[in-house]
Amino acid sequence: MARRSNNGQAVSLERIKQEAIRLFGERGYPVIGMRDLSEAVGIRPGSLYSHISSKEHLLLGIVETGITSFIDAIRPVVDEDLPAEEKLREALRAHMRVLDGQVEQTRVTFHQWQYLGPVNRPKALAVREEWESLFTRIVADGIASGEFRPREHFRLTVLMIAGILGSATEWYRPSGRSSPEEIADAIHDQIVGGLTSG
Amino acid sequence: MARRSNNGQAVSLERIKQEAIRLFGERGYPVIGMRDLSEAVGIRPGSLYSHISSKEHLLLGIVETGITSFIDAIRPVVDEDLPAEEKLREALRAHMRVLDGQVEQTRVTFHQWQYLGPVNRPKALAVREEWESLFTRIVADGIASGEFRPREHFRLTVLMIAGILGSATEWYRPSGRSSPEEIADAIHDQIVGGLTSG
DNA sequence: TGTAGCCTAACAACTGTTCGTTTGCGAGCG
DNA sequence: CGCTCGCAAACGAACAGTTGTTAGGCTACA
Repeated sequence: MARRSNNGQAVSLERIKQEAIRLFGERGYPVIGMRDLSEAVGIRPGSLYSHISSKEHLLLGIVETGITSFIDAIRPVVDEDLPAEEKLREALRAHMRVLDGQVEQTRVTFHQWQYLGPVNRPKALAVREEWESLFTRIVADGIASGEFRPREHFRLTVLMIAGILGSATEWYRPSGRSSPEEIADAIHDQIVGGLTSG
Repeated sequence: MARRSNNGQAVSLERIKQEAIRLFGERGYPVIGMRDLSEAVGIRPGSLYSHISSKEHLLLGIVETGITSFIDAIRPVVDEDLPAEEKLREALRAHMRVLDGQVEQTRVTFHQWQYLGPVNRPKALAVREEWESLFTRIVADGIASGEFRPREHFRLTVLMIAGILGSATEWYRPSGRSSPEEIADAIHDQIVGGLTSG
């Protein structure tokens, strides 16, 4: 079925995605050439196009599945019947657990979608907004039920949460001394301390 | 002294920096070519090199002066003799005021330094760490004096503040309905609510 | 007249992608 | 069991365009 590349390792689309994630994450999408990618995979530049349709579409795939994995992990928590504070804690834990499993992909997901062209950028933005809306719902529901202190523009709170999680992509290290849950709880502590009415 | 370009406007290094900030901020440093920049300025590509030494050095200049303007605005506040809470509020206000005056430059400053080569990146990182250290001092002093509740790893708090301010670069609009001070106070409210011991 | 600042032209290297060809594995048949 | 055939996946080579940068000459102002 599949011909062998130099090192004897089989080359699949998944393998290409892995290397692309690593390279895009480390140095940035625009500065990585198809020759860099092909070299990392172990085939010639043109051979990549047996697996992908274009460089940009490769990025789109990485970004879309990247955010989707966060949404899939967080949405069940939002739909659960829990006090808002617990809901936020569990959502943050879910986020940090996914991040723990794919830091590099998340780096691409959160920071490189801007290099998508005018056709694909809206697609990525739509999924990103879906992710953000999960936190909007948690905060809005918490305020509506009186569990969270009302705020003038609570959208700002959501932006701050998203900002913290986005930046966590840059400083979180999976092998660090703190577990995903510890970090999540520390963030929760910080955010909720400023939210709770009691 | 200076020959006139097409539109009769004099071309200066400052003018080039302005256009570079706009373009780098809107589309990203690596995807902006010197021909894009020269077109925006109104001269031929090669003529840019009468004013700059290289594309990368141009970026370095933008990044360095960009962060420095934040440091210059915040440091006096840190050195003042104020309660930690007030100090943090004023530091955040100072930050947001500078951001208000240079959103695009800050976007380049906070997000594009990664495209500097191995020679110049450390320089930019050093200045960035100096900026972050200002907030570290505020938080650390506040904890030491008992004004802020002690935390297991307070470095995380600083990272969250930096993360919020970094993300503000993306959503803050100078012409928006909220003033820099209002936004700063909202951030302060959120952060301190989780910090204060009383 | 000197010189700062612009011009045109070109450089070598690199960009993403396409082309026709070759390779080698797995399935099907005798 | 061995042989042939189809086809996915690789190859080498080339494409047209773009990259940052340099060189040498012209021009207008001090």
